[in-house]
Amino acid sequence: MTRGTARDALLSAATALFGERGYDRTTTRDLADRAGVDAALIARYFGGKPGLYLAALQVELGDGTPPDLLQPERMAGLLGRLDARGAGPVFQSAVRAHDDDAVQVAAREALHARVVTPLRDRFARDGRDRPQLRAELAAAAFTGVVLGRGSGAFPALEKVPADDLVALLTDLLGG
Amino acid sequence: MTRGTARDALLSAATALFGERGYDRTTTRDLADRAGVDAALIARYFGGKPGLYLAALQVELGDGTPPDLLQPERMAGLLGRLDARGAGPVFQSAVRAHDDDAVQVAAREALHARVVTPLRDRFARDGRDRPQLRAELAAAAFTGVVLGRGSGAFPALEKVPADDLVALLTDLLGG
DNA sequence: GAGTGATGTCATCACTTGGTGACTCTATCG
DNA sequence: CGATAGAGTCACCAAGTGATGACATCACTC
Repeated sequence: MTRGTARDALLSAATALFGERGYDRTTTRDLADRAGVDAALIARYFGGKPGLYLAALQVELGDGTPPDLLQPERMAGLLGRLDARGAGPVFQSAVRAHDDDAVQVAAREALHARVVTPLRDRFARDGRDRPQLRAELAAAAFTGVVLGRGSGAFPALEKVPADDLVALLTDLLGG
Repeated sequence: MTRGTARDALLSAATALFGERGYDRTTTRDLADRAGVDAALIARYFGGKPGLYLAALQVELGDGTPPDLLQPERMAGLLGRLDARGAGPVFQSAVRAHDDDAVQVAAREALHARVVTPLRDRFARDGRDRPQLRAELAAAAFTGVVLGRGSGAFPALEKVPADDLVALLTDLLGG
């Protein structure tokens, strides 16, 4: 390992592994192995496993508020990333609490900022009733589909191409 | 603890705790404490933690094929039970793999038998295209909503009364 | 080239978890 | 009574996990 890159290697490994397996199922040793680095460096550089996750999340959130899910390009882009890299702690936080509180809170906030709030604003603009509830309902349903697509429990759902799924989901969530 | 009831106590504790926390997050010591029993008895009576889960699942599955989710009474009944007792490994299997393979397989099978297949049959009867895919999509979306309702990530979704939710979901999944 | 601080390595700790085997206790039967 | 089998208790193990602190090594400055 070249000198001084352990920090970056850990951040990359964190993005990849937390995305694939979620937070709880990723161990510090897994992260260190993937990064090609000693596990003790996680504590040194990030204070511990939660700190590493939070730092990796910050890296990923850079851009401002994204468009809402009902815009097909947004949905397609998101589905593509999720299929490629796994859903990760952000979506998993919608469905099950994480071991670490700070991680859980950060993941929830990211989910709201990037999925729920844009949807709520759209529903409100369109004059739908109970826009917050509808946005949360749509986000929860979307989460179920996204996670279900990677869980092995739904063969047909896993086989369907991403663009077919975009059409089905836009229809489902927009109605 | 009265003599000879440890087995039953463990089965009750298993139904309750696996329902509340899911399989992975329930430890054998939790189960034994809840049952008021020594943890070693799990191994003696059920061969181990997976065996206890499978036995508890058998107890719960007794009845035959239930009606499909789009029948409001079925949806209301299911939501009521899930709100009261937690979603449990069956729904969690839709969204994330369990540690134990046998548990994962059994939970998936229960999910298909009790949710996916009835929906698929209904969609097929109604002449919808791709009934299997639509059934899996609806089951995954429903799972997201059910788990999201208990995750703490969706305040509005958690506050909405069950009957309102039945209407919203029937509308969402039936369209 | 000696000192200094950042960087990386290693052995090890404390704790959790599922599991095992030897033991005790009790009830029943001869 | 005394033997036996079933039920329950207890101490312990092995693996895995996150974390820590002592030590080594390198880059850079004076």
